[in-house]
Amino acid sequence: MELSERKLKILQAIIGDYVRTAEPVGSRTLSKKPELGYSPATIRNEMADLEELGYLTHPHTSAGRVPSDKAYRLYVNALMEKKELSKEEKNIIAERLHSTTDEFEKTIEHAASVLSEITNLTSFALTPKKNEDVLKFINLLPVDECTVVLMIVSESGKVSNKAVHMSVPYTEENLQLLSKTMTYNYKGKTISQALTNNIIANFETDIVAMSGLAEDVMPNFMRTLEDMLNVNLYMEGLTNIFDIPEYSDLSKARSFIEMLSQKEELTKKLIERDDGIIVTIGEENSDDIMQDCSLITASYHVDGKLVGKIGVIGPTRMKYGEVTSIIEYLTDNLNNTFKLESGGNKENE
Amino acid sequence: MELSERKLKILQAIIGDYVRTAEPVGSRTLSKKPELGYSPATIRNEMADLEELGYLTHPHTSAGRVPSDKAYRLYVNALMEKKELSKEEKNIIAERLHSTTDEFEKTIEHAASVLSEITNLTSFALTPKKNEDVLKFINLLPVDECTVVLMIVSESGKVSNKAVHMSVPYTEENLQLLSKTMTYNYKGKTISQALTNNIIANFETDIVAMSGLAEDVMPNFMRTLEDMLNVNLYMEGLTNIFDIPEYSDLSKARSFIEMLSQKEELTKKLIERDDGIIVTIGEENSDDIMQDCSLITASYHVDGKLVGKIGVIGPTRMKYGEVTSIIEYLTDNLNNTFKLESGGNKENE
DNA sequence: GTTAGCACTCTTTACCCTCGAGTGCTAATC
DNA sequence: GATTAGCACTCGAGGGTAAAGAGTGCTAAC
Repeated sequence: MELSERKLKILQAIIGDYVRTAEPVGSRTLSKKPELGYSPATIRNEMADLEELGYLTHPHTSAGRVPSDKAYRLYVNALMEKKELSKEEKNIIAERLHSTTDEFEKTIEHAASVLSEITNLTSFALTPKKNEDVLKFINLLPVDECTVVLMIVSESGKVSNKAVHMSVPYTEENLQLLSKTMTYNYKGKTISQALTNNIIANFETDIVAMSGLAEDVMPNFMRTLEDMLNVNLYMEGLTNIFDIPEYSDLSKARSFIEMLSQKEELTKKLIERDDGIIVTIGEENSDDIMQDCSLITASYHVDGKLVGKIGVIGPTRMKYGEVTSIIEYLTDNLNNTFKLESGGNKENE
Repeated sequence: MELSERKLKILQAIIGDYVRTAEPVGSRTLSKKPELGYSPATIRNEMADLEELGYLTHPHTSAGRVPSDKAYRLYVNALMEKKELSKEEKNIIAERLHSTTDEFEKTIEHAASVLSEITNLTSFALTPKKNEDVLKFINLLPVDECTVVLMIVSESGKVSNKAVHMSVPYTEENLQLLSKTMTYNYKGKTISQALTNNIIANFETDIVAMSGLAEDVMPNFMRTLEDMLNVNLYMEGLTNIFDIPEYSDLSKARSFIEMLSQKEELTKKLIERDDGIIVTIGEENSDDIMQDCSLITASYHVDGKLVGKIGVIGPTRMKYGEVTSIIEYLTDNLNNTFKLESGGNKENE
């Protein structure tokens, strides 16, 4: 069912109010708004419809309405207005990004920090692998009865080794077969491509026959890739969460912080996200503990090549329009910075 | 005034009880203990004395007594009994440290994580600079009217540059003088030595004459040293704080986490601490926001040379005996690990 | 189709009361 | 003289009740 013009207007007003106040919004409050010249009763009727359609919920009988994830999704897709940043905001961003010396990592760190300050949310940034290295071949070498060495070689000549303890016996034949299959599947892929789940899925169907072997090897393979990728995760404004009424409950704040403390998992989740500005709202997030968070990420580029990620995480009740505008401006700015600065001297080991 | 045997016994009992329960402990509770065969009234008299002497406090009139920082200090110095670790605990530690591949950084990370798990506190670990590099000379080169380049050269041949914007005009003469003074002061010092405050203090008195210059240069110098030092700070069990009754107050938990989020400052604080097992209790911590935390740190060694730090932070009400024993065992274990493993293959860029 | 009116629901807040734990002091006891 | 029993007093935690306030849903009127 298409929503009528009036329903959309009411929904938009509810979202706007709720995002601002964090209080369920009632019919009386809405009818007072000049752009909504209806009586509370009319609005109540519409709200009841919207609730039936799944756009609103009701904390309890005598409370106002609260937008659902579905409502936020509609809002982000269609209703939301992007906010033009004020001159001061633009200045703050530009200044903070360029005040720094020309160290790449520091610039990213500052970007995350300015992002969290302006949005009052928790921000993070993922630095890119400096050169997106491509896998060349994968080898498994027998060491003793229950140990093999996993060797990964990249086009750029980087070699990584890892000893793997096998829980099942193996034959050299099997080992070679697995090496070949892995090489066949991963050769030519970049490390970050190899790290995204979908490739693994395809791959695992290929080698059902020797899955016992693969189960020992694959986790180690993935971990070694992570080490090779060597991205850094910066996080800023972690304690902003305490200013958000939804998290005034200790146990909620706790699980939020607990989630963000798991850096490896978070990193993987961020790497897997598509490029461009991506908004995932509440239950759209695959992760259980993110069910009442929204995540907005964007990718930024260095030398035109695609790579790093930056974004914020906060309650589903967030200023989507404002935050996406800020992130857009910020990533544009980052992209320009890393384009002009032709060969910035990064510190080297 | 020396405390009588009996006062010490009572104080010890109060600390023991309070550490366990987090509740102010009253005279009746104490008199029930078999080792304290006195009536509540007697104990009350002793407690009043101990309060007058500053070892106990009183949340309110009708509450039991709570040990003060001074009491904890006495306890740590004299009363506390080190706890022999159980076999299981030893096993857990050993297993977790050695289960890992032989990557150095991972081992440290695991050490921090096992420490936080066993103590139920927040733990951290500082990895050492791989080789303790010694400063060779410092140079300041004029670039334009308001910019100079700071150059730091170490014995091992590492060179770091940093552009510094000057807020006051300078002459080449002054610049050379400053370079020489800095070189004179820092030559032969290790980077971590140079980073400790006391050296800076000495130094700044030397060059009062051109302090305008130094004020621009020094912060950049310190920051560059930090980059050169390149230690990593690992932190684990941040959310353990939520299990501690003292921090069931949101604003307290917040400031605790806020403090630990400032990684640079924390790192500097840890570097500055003396070696060996160091306990600082509550107000003994210089930092305002640490006034009701205790910090226990220990240093561990690689190849016999001194270097990294590991420790825990928690409320002043902590099991000092147990925690110090655990940290002691853990660092012993680390020291042995890094001694035996003659030339462990660390991942190289 | 819209609105006014009204009964009803539910949460929040304040307030009061009681209970229990613990103290400090004084007087009696060992 | 040190120790203990007794007692009045204080303070906080917990529970229950009542009133206030916000908002709904439904019905009937416009």
